[in-house]
Amino acid sequence: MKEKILLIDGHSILNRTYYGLPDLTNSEGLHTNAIYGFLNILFKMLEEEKPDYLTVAFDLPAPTFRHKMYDGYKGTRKPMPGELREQVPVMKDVLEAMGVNMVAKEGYEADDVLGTLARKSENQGMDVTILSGDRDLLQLATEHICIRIPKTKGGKTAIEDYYAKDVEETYQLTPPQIIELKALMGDSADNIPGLPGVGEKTATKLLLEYGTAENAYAHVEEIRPKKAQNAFLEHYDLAVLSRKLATIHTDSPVELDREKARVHDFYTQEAYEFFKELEFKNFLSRFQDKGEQVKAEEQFHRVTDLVLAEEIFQKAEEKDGVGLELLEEGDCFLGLGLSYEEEEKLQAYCFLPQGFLTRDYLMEKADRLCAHGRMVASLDIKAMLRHMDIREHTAMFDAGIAAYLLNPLKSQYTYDDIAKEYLGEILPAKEDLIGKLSYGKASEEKEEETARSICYMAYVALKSRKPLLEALENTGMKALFTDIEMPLLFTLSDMEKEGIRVNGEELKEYGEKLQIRIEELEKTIWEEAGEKFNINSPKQLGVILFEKMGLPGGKKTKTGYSTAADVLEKLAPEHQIVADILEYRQLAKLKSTYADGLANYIDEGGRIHSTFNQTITATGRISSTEPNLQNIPVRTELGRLLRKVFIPKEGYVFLDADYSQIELRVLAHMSGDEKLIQAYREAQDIHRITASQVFHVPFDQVTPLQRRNAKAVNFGIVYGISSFGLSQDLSITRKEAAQYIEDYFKTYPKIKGFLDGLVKQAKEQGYVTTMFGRRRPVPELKSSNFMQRSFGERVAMNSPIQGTAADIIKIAMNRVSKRLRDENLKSRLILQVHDELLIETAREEEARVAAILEEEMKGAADLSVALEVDMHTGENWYEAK
DNA sequence: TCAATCACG
DNA sequence: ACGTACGTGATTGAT
Repeated sequence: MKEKILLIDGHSILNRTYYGLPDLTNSEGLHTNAIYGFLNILFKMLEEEKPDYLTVAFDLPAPTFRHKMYDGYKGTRKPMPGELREQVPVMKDVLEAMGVNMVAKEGYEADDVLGTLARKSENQGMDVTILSGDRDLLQLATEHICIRIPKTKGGKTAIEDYYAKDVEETYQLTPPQIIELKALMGDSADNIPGLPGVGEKTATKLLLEYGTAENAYAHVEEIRPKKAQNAFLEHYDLAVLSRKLATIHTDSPVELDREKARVHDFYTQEAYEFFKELEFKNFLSRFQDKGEQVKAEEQFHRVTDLVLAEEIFQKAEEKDGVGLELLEEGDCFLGLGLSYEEEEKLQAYCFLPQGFLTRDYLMEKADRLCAHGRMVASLDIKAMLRHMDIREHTAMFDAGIAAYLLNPLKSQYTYDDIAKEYLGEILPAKEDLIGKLSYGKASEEKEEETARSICYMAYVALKSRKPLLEALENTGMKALFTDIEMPLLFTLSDMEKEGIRVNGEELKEYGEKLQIRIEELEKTIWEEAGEKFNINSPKQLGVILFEKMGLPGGKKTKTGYSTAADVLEKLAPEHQIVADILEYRQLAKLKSTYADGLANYIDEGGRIHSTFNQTITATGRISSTEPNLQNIPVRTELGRLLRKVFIPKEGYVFLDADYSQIELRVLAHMSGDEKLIQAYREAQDIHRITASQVFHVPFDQVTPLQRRNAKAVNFGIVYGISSFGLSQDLSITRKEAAQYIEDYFKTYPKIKGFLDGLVKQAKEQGYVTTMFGRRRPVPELKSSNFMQRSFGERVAMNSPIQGTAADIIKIAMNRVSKRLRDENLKSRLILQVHDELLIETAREEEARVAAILEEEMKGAADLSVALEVDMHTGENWYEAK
């Protein structure tokens, strides 16, 4: 059996994978996509080729003989983007840790090293495979030397193989003639000149005729086309030079160290540590007995037997604490994960409904486990509550919420993320186990992997509890977690389950009315434009408005013209079409997102159940999805009419209460500015009193414009003021805006100090906090980018204000919800819109609920400025607002 | 899957 | 000099 060697062109493969793969970074911000791709190909090649020897060749930064030969030579000195450059030394360290043989020779390129090792190995009777992204290496191909070139197409890597015969088939040239080809046509990447005006086509034609560049020159008189002949006559020296530069040296001073190059077990402990560091999770499964995931999985059990299940649940009920996960999709219950400590080890069990283990059986067991104040840890209790009804929640622990509080900037709080962050364990993620399948599909097609995934969830939920609680304690967020967020989860769950009643027929009629007008407008717009086009396409619209119709407007977005409302509004006087488009847009939005969109969510009971997300926003607000009920139109009358379709059930009315300028009041309190606090004590209309004080006019002589300006400044302050932003909003100059801000700060002297203090604090400790201890990290402040840093400053100013307001209304929600239940009232909290609560109120309870609502909202926080609440009742949401 | 747009606080 | 207001989610067209 012939021995086989695999030779890899290190830099070339890194280059390929860097440009071929999407950006990838680990938590420390180190770019890893090239390394990841390299290893992927390496592992694939090792499996495919099963070589006896392996060596990776790298270039060195030092100049090579080619540089000495020709000043302009680029070769190894091609500029490399920083994100790739930083990966090179790490790549070498990883290979070192794996025990992979690496070779580099000063004065030579990796190509020369590869060429030399390839020839020598071939002479010793080996089969040789060279892996490179560089076609120059094709000159080395023989019967025993195969050049393999990976090509990335749409995320998939196909590999092209070239033995000598394949080179001839593809290029009509022998491998040695590849050198001649380069001598004639040159190589712009390496800055090898070649012959001017001679490209691949001409060069190939000449080589087919004359064999070599030298022979062609010998017959220079016959050469056609004329252009090529002249190139030969005038620049043959360039071809000679290029030939030298293009020739890979196969006699460089390098030797193959067979012992070092011999293929062995590359999955070393050191490599494991590296992979963990780089967060290459799906490579970790290649390591046997070297990592936590193997350790963890030893205690994973898939349970299919009823007797065994009984035993396990029995044991679980004897425990003080368990981890519990329900796997669900939509309204369908798919499985149950359970974990608890047994014999000093964390055991995890997975139950999928089958045979005697019915859905009902498993759900009943889950219910029992959640009773009697047993500590139950889960990654997402609210999701679990969709299938259960639990009231005694004092002992429950939601790992997802804990992780969110500790870092609200993450996009997800999956078990593998939490394990990495708080347990220091790298575990295979859901995607690593079941790919892109949904759990619903996977529980049928990939039972084994689904079971593992469920076990991991239950395992992490329970095991991470201690470190998460400790972290919450250390960051001063324990009370926020225990007293606000954990109870809120139950409040939100109740709201989701209640839902809100919608008059489907009226909604349909509303949509139909819109449709009529939309079609009218569509016709008019097409007539005005002189052609049919898709008005919903900003791209097409831009072409019509700015090119065909010649309306003034420059480029504003990355992709072309901006057709956003603020741009069009300025253009409206130019042409009727602009106003029509604006109206069309408004109606189209109402139709698609609201009329049609909401109709899809009405259930059999005539109600819509939104999901309130507790772990999404950076500031502590909640968000609403599927559908979003926090952005139902209100600012325009036509949109506002939509609120008439939101109605209370029979015998009930809506009671709607919203905080009056809660963020400004929070600002007044947190800053401690006496003048602003005093202003709130004196007057109802804060924008008016601001105008009066800032512009030095008597309160009752404030003009509407002055009030409007003051209002904008108030908003600006809350958003993290900048003169530019304010000037945009008010359509005034930056200078004027800056003057307003200066006047404002002069009027309320402590505000500036407070805001500056927030930025300072954020810079020093990396985060800002709300009144209730909620944190928001502000990593942008460390950026070297001015824009990013400015953003960080605004965030540092805004988050404590927005976040504190969010804390306050959360407290109010919990209290209102609790009192409605405790006092055996039928009325229920059904919506929250950041500073507004909507209660579906039994008619006979109206006065009582109004009193509760007012009391709990006003009393949610003790500020130096009273919290004011505006309250309305109505037969629908339109009326109650 | 992303960018643009627009609905809300 | 840089080029912006803070926080969200859904729909659409284009890639």
